[in-house]
Amino acid sequence: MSIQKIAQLAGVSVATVSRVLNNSDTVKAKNRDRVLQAIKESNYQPNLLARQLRTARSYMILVMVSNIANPFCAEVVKGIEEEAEKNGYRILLCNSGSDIERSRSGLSLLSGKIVDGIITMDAFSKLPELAALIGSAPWVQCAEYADAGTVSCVGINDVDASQHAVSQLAEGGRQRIAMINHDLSYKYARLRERGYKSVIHLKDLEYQAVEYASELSSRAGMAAMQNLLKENPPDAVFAVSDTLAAGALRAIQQAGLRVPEDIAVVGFDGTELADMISLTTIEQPSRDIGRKAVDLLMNKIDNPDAPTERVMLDWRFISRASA
Amino acid sequence: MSIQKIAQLAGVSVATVSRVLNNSDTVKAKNRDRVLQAIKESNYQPNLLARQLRTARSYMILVMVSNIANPFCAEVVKGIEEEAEKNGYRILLCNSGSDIERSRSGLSLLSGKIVDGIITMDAFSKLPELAALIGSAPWVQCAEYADAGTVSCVGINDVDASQHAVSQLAEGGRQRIAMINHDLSYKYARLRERGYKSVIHLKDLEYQAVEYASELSSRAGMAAMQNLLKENPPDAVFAVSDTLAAGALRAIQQAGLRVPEDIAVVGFDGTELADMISLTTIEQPSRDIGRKAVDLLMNKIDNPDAPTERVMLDWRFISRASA
DNA sequence: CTGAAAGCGCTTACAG
DNA sequence: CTGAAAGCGCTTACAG
Repeated sequence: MSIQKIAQLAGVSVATVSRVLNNSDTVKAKNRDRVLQAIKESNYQPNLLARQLRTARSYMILVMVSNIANPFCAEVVKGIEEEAEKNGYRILLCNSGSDIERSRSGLSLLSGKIVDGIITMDAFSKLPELAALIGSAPWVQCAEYADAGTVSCVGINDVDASQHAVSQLAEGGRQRIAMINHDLSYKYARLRERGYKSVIHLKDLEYQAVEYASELSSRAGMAAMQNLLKENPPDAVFAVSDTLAAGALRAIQQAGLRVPEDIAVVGFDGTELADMISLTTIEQPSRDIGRKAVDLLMNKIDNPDAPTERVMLDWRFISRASA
Repeated sequence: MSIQKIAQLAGVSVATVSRVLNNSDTVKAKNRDRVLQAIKESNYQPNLLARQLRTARSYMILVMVSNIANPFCAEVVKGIEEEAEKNGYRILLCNSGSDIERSRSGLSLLSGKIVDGIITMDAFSKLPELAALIGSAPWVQCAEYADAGTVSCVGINDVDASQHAVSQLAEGGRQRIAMINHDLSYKYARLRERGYKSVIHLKDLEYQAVEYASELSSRAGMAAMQNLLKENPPDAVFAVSDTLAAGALRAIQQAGLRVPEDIAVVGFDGTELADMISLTTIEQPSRDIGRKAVDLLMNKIDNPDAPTERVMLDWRFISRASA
């Protein structure tokens, strides 16, 4: 079923059908009605491929995340959806799983002109080849930073936030503070580790331990905590995500230790999960991060040589029972 | 940058470039090399819109979910991704949020020929207009059922599973068993409620209470539990999702009651979350559900008039500290 | 207000 | 083994 058939059915030219489809107001009421009638009768649906090929515009944006199962990520995505919708865009989600092949495949939607722009929550800094794939297409990094100066990004001040979290633990009398971090290919992971270490040095603490989780799941957090408990266990743990912290909590409990008496735990993100398990955490303005990312992207789409922006939003320390 | 430019650069016809792009083996090595060279030099990326328009094939499938933040959902999606990849397909995720407008917008990717087929985890049964949008395009319902006989689906036997869960509570001596259910527009919600009620009748219990959560979040589960606690509180709760159960747990704890002594709690799905919070639950074979859904869809894509299938997979009761 | 025609960037018989 | 040409289904100046 194509525009041609409709034109035939309605007894007009394809141009007229197209005009009706695009709400052009130059179509006579009579013709418009006949076209509308034909469309309804034949249950016609426009071919988006053809339209987008012709107009070079899709009003779709791609959102690449490494793990949709992460609640922080899901929250950011909600912010992105809201704002995108407000601007007449729809979003396509691509779950990369940090897999390079899958990322490449996702990016082809961009280079293949299926979407108008991309928002990434992935660590692309370590992957120049992927960044090259994006080329000069509209791109915004979200809750993660680009090393190169050409891509806009939005997030929080990770060094400050992690310094604050770790300071709170130290000031609460904790002497042996460990960190559960994510893969260092993420810039935010490097920044938060920097914040952690700076406090360890500042407070002149002797103990220092960083365990790396392979992914932001509770299971990975549990495994990391179990490693920390093996010998010379800490009396406090700072995890870079609430999901990791949830796993740590579980491991501590399984080891027969108490939270916060034996080990205090602080998470990161401020997700609903943290609330459910009474976890002290750093709250990120997730929705706002998503919304702002869309704003920056819209700007870039409408004005390709808009200057690169780096937006830092506010975070908040939330004290609960775990620390 | 188009195939034309490449042809020009390489000194061949566009047909030859296209052949190289599609790995046709009828191209002379010399020409192939020149084309490859030109592609590399100009950083050419094929326009997918044009290709898909021409071939009427995208090797992409759309996955519509109502809420990616639900961990069960995320797990099913992982299964879908795995299996799709194995078949040379990539997946596009669309988070409908159960919003009809957004669902419609997502479905236009199908009717607009951008994807070859669709897997839905949404409740479309109540929305014949959306089903109409899909028309006869390849479609599989996942972890949810279609009333109409024309669409394939894969899931578990929800009546059996919920009967089992509620029976366990009753046989453990619970007399006042409540249910926290999801929106009844979901068929699975209706089936699980049927299972719950059948046990209440079978065991001749007098108490019966069903609270409906607006969405599958912990927050909604908390609110539902708070309602149940207001007057005449239950001594056990069966929730149709682990996330809802997590919220119920939290509400019970905040009310100063103990789990399972005062109130036993059983969830549904068997997610990592349930493990983290020691929740008794019904485990669904999430990954397998996703994988099977893809298999059915592939079948439908390759063979449009393949018969409709309804696949039921096994579930498992997992006993933990909450009941 | 409307239609004929060009063109978006590909692929694929067809002819050589 | 290769190229010229048709065509996928749209939109949009252009002419009337």
